[in-house]
Amino acid sequence: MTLLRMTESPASAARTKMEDIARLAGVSVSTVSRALAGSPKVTDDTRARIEAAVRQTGYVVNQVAQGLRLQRSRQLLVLLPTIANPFFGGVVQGVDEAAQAAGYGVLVGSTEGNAKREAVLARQLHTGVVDGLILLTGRIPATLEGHVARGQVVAVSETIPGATLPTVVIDNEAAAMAAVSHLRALGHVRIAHIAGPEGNVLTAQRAQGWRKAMAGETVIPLVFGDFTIASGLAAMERLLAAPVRPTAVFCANDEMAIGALKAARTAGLAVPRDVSVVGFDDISFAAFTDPPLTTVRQPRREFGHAAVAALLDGVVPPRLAFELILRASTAPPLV
Amino acid sequence: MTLLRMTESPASAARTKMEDIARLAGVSVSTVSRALAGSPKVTDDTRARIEAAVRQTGYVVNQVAQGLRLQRSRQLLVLLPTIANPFFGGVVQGVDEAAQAAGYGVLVGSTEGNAKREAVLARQLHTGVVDGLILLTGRIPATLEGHVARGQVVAVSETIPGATLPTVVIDNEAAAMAAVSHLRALGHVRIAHIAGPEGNVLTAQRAQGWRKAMAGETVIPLVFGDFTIASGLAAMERLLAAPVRPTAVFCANDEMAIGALKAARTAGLAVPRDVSVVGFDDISFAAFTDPPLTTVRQPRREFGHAAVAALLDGVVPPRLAFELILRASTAPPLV
DNA sequence: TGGCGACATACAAACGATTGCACGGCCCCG
DNA sequence: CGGGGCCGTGCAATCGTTTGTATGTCGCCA
Repeated sequence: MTLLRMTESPASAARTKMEDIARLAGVSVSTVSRALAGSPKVTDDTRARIEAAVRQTGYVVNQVAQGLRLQRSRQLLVLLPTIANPFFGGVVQGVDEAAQAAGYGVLVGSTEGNAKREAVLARQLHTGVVDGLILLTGRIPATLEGHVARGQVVAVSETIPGATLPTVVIDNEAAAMAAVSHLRALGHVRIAHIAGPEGNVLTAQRAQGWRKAMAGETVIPLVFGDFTIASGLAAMERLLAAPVRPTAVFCANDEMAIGALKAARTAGLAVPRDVSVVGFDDISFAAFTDPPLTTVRQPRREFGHAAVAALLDGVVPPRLAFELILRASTAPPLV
Repeated sequence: MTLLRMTESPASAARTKMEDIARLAGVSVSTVSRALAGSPKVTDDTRARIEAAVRQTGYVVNQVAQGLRLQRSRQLLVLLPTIANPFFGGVVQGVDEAAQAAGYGVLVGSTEGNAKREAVLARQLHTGVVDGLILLTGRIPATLEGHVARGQVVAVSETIPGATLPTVVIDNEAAAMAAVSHLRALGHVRIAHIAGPEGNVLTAQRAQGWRKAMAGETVIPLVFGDFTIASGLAAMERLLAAPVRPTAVFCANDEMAIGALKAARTAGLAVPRDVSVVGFDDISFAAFTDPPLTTVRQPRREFGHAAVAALLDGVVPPRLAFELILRASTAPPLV
């Protein structure tokens, strides 16, 4: 991948530039620039000639040159652990919508949990390629302080410990409490928790909500997963292998819950008769599992919208509302 | 969203530029540029001083200025119908990997099936923001001819009718035939097909494969979906409402298959006992449905890799291999 | 010792836009 | 009829790089 065919190609067929428009309209480039920018100093007549030339040639301004001059690229970068996850996909969709509306483009970088790749990608901010950074990673590269101060960075879905920057989140602890309280209200007492990876802030917050909601009960030790289906399956197997089984399981995301459903099925247990399962996120697949998954909905589109608003308009993001979605994967325990 | 807070901020804190490095190292900017580019004309001594200055300041080149000068942005744009679909997510992941390796960034544009947005996004090619375009949309904006000729556009997953450009695909017809042949080998005769949206090339190719594999049998009319879970569910309901029911259903993607599973369940049918279901794509969720889904795997990561190779190295993409994944959603029909 | 080549570095133009300032023409008023 | 504004436009500098060409320095050999 060292030699680039595209660069070998015969000096890219000259794109039309402002100069061409100027010549066609019989004016100078400055006038063209002003006309295109909608300056009131341009005569209607002149403007008409310029617009005609633009239409005729299909001219569009060179954003790179414009970016250099204006020190602004009109691009936003979304950094996420992995794009192959419907939850992140939804957030990106929201970002995309809001960005488009504001005339911004969206770059996506998948870090695959690799801090080095994170740093490399974040560097795009330095290099002038992007104006703003949206972090879904729960971490922040060290080199970003200055940009944070300038309001060019916002965290989404996960708060970043130790960093003080605009953050778009729900109250994860409260959401977890709501989920677990629902199980307790159904009569469950032995409620296990399949958590995210250790050391993660989301993991801690949701586990904390679970613990709080379990107040007054002896809690089963939580088991860690890593937000993948496979890890949820493995975690559930461990839980079911214990001498005394939980009657309900609260999972820190839907994919792990889907894994848990599978493990229960494999163990010959019926959900929710033998064990109730609750997820988190309400990804699109959650409504179509067997049984359909009770889960906590995070407003992922709105996450994206709020993130863009924070970056572009400086509105400090309110804490967004979650919603407990009751489906058929939860029921009272067998007596 | 009209006024941008970021632009209001006090003239962005001066980023270090090449000039600063030059001053620190006591040389001219041209020497710095050459040193950074690895030119052999720079003394080891000079190079060392420059590198020290770079390390000291944390300097990184301004890619916008560089892009303007070199007429190359080192960015690729992926255009897809919707990012909230694990299949596309996988392809993007592959693109991302290969692009990163080649020092390229990846932009993602979600068109939501909107041709106008498609055109707007594709315009990024004109504006110099991106060097290449990866189309997952099955369509190509009209304004792109020149770029296609220059090898700056590649289609992935779907061939684009009427356009002659590098295309990364599997043999969809053959893949569909493989899936349906599997069902026939199990003894199925009434095999229905839940297709993609009408007018789509993929839809046509997979439907054609189904028809060919059904040669010699009277075929049940296909029903159209739109690649969403909900549409698969609705389509399956229609199929099950018919006077004579199919014993097997081949779905044009996994999400529709998941919808079909749900519909079967709701109708009180057991899969695969009463009806077999086959999907297409092998998204991660397919292995965890109940029952696990028999499906055709498309190598989505490799799709991404091949697309990047086609753009950057001009390698003409070979037709990639698919694989029939046998799981538990298919079985012989009841006799 | 003088001249030539080789080699390292500096100068300046270019990439395509934006924008402060200068300029020229016109109108209006005294 | 002359001068002062005002208004539309053009000139030229600028954004941060890259790169062809000029320049300077040094060593070497005759």
